[in-house]
Amino acid sequence: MMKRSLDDFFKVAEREEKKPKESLLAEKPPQERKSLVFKPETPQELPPSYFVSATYNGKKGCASIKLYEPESEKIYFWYDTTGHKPYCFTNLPASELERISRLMSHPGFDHFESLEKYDPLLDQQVTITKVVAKDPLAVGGRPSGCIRDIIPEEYSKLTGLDQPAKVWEAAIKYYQSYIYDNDLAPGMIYKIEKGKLVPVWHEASEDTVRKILELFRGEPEEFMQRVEMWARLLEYPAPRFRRVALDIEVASPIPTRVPDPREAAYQVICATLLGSDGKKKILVLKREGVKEGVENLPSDVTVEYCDSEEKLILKIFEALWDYSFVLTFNGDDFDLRYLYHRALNHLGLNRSQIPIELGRRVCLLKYGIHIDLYKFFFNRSIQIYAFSQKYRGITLNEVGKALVGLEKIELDGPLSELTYTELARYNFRDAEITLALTTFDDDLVMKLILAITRIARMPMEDMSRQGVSRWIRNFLHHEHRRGNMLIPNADDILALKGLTATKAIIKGKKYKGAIVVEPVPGVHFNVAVMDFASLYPSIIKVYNLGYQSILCPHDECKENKVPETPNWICTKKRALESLLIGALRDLRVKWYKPKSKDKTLPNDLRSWYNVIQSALKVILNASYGVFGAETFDLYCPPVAEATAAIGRHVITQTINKARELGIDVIYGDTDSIFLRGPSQDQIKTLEGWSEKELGMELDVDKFYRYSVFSSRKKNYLGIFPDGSVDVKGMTGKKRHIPVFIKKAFDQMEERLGEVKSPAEFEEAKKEIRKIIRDRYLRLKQRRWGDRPEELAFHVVLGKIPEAYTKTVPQHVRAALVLKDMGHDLKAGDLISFVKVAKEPRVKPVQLASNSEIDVDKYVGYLHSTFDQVLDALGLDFDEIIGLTKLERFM
DNA sequence: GCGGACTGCTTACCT
DNA sequence: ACAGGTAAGCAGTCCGCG
Repeated sequence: MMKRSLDDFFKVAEREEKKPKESLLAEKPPQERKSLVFKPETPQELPPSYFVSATYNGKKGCASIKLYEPESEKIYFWYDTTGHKPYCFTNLPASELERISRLMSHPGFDHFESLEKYDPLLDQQVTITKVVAKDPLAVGGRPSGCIRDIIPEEYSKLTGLDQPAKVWEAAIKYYQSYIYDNDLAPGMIYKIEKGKLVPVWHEASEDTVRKILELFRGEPEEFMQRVEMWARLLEYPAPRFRRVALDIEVASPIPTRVPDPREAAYQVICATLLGSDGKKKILVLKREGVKEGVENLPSDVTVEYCDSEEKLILKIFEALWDYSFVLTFNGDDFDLRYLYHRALNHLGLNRSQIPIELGRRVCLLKYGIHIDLYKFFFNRSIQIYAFSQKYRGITLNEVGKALVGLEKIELDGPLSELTYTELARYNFRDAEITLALTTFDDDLVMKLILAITRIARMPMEDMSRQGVSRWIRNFLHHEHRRGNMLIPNADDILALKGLTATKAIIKGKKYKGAIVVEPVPGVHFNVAVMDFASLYPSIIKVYNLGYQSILCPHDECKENKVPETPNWICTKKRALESLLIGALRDLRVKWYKPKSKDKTLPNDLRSWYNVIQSALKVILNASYGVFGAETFDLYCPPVAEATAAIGRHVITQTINKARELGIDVIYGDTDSIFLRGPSQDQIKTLEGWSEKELGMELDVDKFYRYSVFSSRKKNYLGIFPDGSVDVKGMTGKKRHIPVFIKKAFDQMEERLGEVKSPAEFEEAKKEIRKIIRDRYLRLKQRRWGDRPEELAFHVVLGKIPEAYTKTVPQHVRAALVLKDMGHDLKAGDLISFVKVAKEPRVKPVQLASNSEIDVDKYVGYLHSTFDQVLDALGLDFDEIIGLTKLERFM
């Protein structure tokens, strides 16, 4: 279990006192030392405040909650007053459990309670025993001797039975259990009244919630309840977040290597604190031989020289004790970790003076909330669905460039040799980008974190660091507890529901996925693209999919088969996932998506609705995939398989229906169909049919003036009525392709955008020939610039170079050359290389010269890149460049 | 010893 | 630590070839 917050802090502080080693402070009188210990403010009364985080406090032995009060913009603490305790469940009755002496004598054991719960796998009430403990680590989390291990181990010894005792819900983090049991909603508003935590009612959002419920009239009661719950969570507005961005620089003797934060062997020489409140401070360590004076900084920036590193670090710590939210880019693994070890091991600071809570993989704060933006932007779902792949590599430079248009400052030499001006500017820019990443688009990122925090029922720190499967798991866990349902163990689900029945097309995959329709090659005018709004979530809703309902225990459901599989779906009881994912889907489609585009709404409300709809999009897009992911706690492959199978069924029927209506279907992929020149009538008929026969919303998503298809799947151009071009899957648009080739492709794209009718094609074709011929000639005549930069391929290293054991691809060969030169290469690094004539045929671009370039390789690439389009236009690459050859002779 | 057919690995992309 | 399907290029292997 993750080490967290105040709990550890106090334990550590106590240990510290017994150990006289820490020189500076150990000599001070005890009361003075005591005053250094952080005292959280725990008021008896607190105005409405945002619940931002929860943890277990070991010293007090209870849950502890951080509340952000938006007026003072400060964090306050609240400790549980309800006496809630950690626990797990077992199928053994108390009378049997009492026979287990190791359990009864366990220092963390408290007591038993017998109770009834609904077992969703058996679809019946069961009587189980709640084993209550004194602290969470007694239940589980230690390597040995936990209650959750003792019960099955000792019971089999006792009885000699093969069938061991069962234990449930023993791996849920205590503070999550606390949140679920008390129906708390992180990210929402609470106040403290006479020492009690009380949720705050918000009239304005209640009005809206009523309005939303109107939209769903006719849905079953249990569905309405979920809609109401989500709507209430999502309507509540966000506060301003008082925050500071922190970035530090360390004097490392080896410029290509990042210093080890655990050793923290070198001085911290610079730090920037950039606050949302206008604080702009650069702390610079005075060093011998560096000339003082900082120029060319904005006038509102304060530069403070520190004559010792300790003073500099204490200045940083002051801010960390002060700000409610602290932003870093990779602070978990570098900035905060480095500061912690540096302060402790090299500057002799006491742990109680350090505002950082060190975990194995994270660094949290004793006072505020640390958000590591590296972790947040690294999240694949966030990257793809919230920011539509605008950034590629997860570096501050790339994310900053893509989202806020700010780049890192390029350095001429090693950090330690810079002037104060250069160092300060460099460091300041990093902090600027970090802060800007949370302020752009009206605080979009902070609001997105808040919205997902609410849906996922987890602390902001956890939400921003963990993947979408954890978010989904947590809201499902919350629902189980609310409904007095036993949360099943992953192996029980798997044992009961089994693996999959279909065969995947791709080797190594678990089951068959979606259908891709063979495209009709050529140029097609007037193409309507229709798709199902959130196909998979709709299927999960409409077909009642979930681990409970697939292969349910009732005989009478066995006829309700999933197409192409032997599996059936329950007809008697609604699965939780179906309700929850269904409600989220409907809320997005029927309320948040339209509202996010509603120009009659005030800007701030519309922008909030836009945040909500993208938060929902991120979660919905993953909601089917998690069932097929082994790491998901409710992993249930037949559910994923059924979703895909029904998806194939739905799209196939729709295509059949379209053809029946006399519409040409020229392409389709998973949830979309491309229709050539359909009439309004035909579209309306198809939409109506889908609604009535499939219970699914099929809409026109986009319309192309014309589209260009080769025979390749997932590969086409669509020209919109305004002349802009949708390019899908084309090599000419892929990130790794040389700019030199991309430019020709862009020219062609632009020319195609000007074509309005079939008649205009001939002229365009002529010019496209010219574009290609031109590029070809420039290659052959070696005219591409002073340096081969534009010819570079850019390929990401999937793992460290040494890990390529099966084959050594070209980018890895190039990477190995760089490594020999002392470059530090990691997974995720982008390798830029060109193709050269001599073995090993590739060279890092920075080492290559024009004369070595293998021109014919590039002609080959030009060829294959354009073939994807030329096929459809009835053009031929060889003929295009062949003509040129003749012309050169004439 | 060499070239072509083949498989498998890898990356980038689509839904 | 969401899924499967597709395109493309290349590495490595096998096989035939007097």
